[in-house]
Amino acid sequence: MAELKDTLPIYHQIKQIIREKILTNELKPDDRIPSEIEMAKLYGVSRMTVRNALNELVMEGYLYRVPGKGTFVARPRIERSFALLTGFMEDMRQKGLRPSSKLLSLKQIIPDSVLRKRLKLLPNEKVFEIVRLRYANEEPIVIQASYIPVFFCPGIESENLETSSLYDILEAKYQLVLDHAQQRLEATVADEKKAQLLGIKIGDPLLYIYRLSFLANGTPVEFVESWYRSDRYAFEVMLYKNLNLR
Amino acid sequence: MAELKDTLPIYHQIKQIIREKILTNELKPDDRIPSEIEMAKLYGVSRMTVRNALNELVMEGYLYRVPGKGTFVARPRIERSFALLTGFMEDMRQKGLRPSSKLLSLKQIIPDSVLRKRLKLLPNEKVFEIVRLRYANEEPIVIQASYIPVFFCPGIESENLETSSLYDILEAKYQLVLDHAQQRLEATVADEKKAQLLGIKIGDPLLYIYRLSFLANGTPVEFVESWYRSDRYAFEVMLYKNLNLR
DNA sequence: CAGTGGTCTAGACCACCTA
DNA sequence: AGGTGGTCTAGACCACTGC
Repeated sequence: MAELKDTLPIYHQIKQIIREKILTNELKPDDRIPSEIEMAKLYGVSRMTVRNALNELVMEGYLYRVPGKGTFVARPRIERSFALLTGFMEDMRQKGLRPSSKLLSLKQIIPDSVLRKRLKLLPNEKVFEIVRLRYANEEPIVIQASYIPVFFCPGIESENLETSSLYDILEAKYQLVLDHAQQRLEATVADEKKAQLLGIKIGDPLLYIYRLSFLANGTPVEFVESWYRSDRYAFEVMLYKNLNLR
Repeated sequence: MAELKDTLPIYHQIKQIIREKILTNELKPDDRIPSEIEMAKLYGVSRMTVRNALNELVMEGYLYRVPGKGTFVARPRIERSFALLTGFMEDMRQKGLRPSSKLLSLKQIIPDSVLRKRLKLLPNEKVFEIVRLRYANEEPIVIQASYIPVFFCPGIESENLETSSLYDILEAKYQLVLDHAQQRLEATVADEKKAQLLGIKIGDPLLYIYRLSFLANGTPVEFVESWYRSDRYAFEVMLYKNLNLR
């Protein structure tokens, strides 16, 4: 029977002992740990106390149980892939495609009340509207309309928005580093104009995605709407039941 | 003493009862629920059984405890910063809607090669096909087709898939706790059958979402396809440039 | 068959809170 | 002082696993 200090709850000490062995790799993924009854004897406690410790370790993603077999060390989940905040250029490169763009329009506009509210603008502040048709391997994939307050990026008209990533320009020229974004995905169908631009038929499905992007301090910087050809693009995301990152 | 059916574990039934009261707003945020001893008497079970139920509800964010005072209903999460792995029932609850379901079909089928590969099945293994029409506040929202290998959940035909969450059944009856899932989102349009079921017009846009869900050890358990009315549902996700959490 | 985790009992003592 | 949740005991029966 091992010795336990009496300062902390027993189940907590048992938790620590097991976690320590996992973190130091003394216990490796898919190793079976001693049964609950064995551990109860080992530490001189009741089985429920051991179970209490194991319950929490299972909850925290260190262990998993298989009824009738035993309790095992879970595989570390370092490779958690969340959807990351990237622009179209980076997005396509990661998929191994060649991105390119055609600038359809770039002008200053007076935002409507919805956009003004989203970007937290004063009544007289203008925004740039940047509309681009974007290609992957020379095939049109998405129509994108970006809206950025003029005071964030004065003179952006002189940048080449067909060859450069907008996010690269914001970062390099204006020191605006986007940190996070809230994004929504809906389905819609192509009208005549969008169908023509994307080379599809009217009524074909489009994945309509819009996002509001923020700086690290929570300042909204960019609102962007995208209409993706659904036959050439799908949005992928990993979902997790808990966010117990190890 | 209230009556409890003997099909599911007692603690799980208690869980459901309390959760139901929270869902229907019979119990409101910061309401105190009866003490553990009171509930043990009420249901004629031991205090540890009640505690087991409460533990899980605390873990799932429905309740919080204050030592010396009692157990209280938690406030709904203000904002889920990530998209979490949840079923339809939980998803709707978080949006403050009343979920319900209609079972359209439940049968064993021989999976095609694509599905067999996704679920890592042997050539002769069968899967359950569960097709449901699901409602929020009595309005049809989504058609869902779930595929689960038969050996994971034998006898699931006898479960009530209209009132119970599939994920709850997998967890309570089969000890299958889904841990993560890979999900894809596309846009499509409604055909005649889907339009009729969802009460929309042929050609209306649908958000087509499919996911493969895994246990913590990486075993694929469920493949599910969903066709959401795009006028009633949008998928939201937070994107981060880096994953420097904390 | 013995061993495992899943569930459950009927108690117990403690620290803490409220009155 | 009486009630609450936090911890713990020493048993029990079950379904399932592997041999």
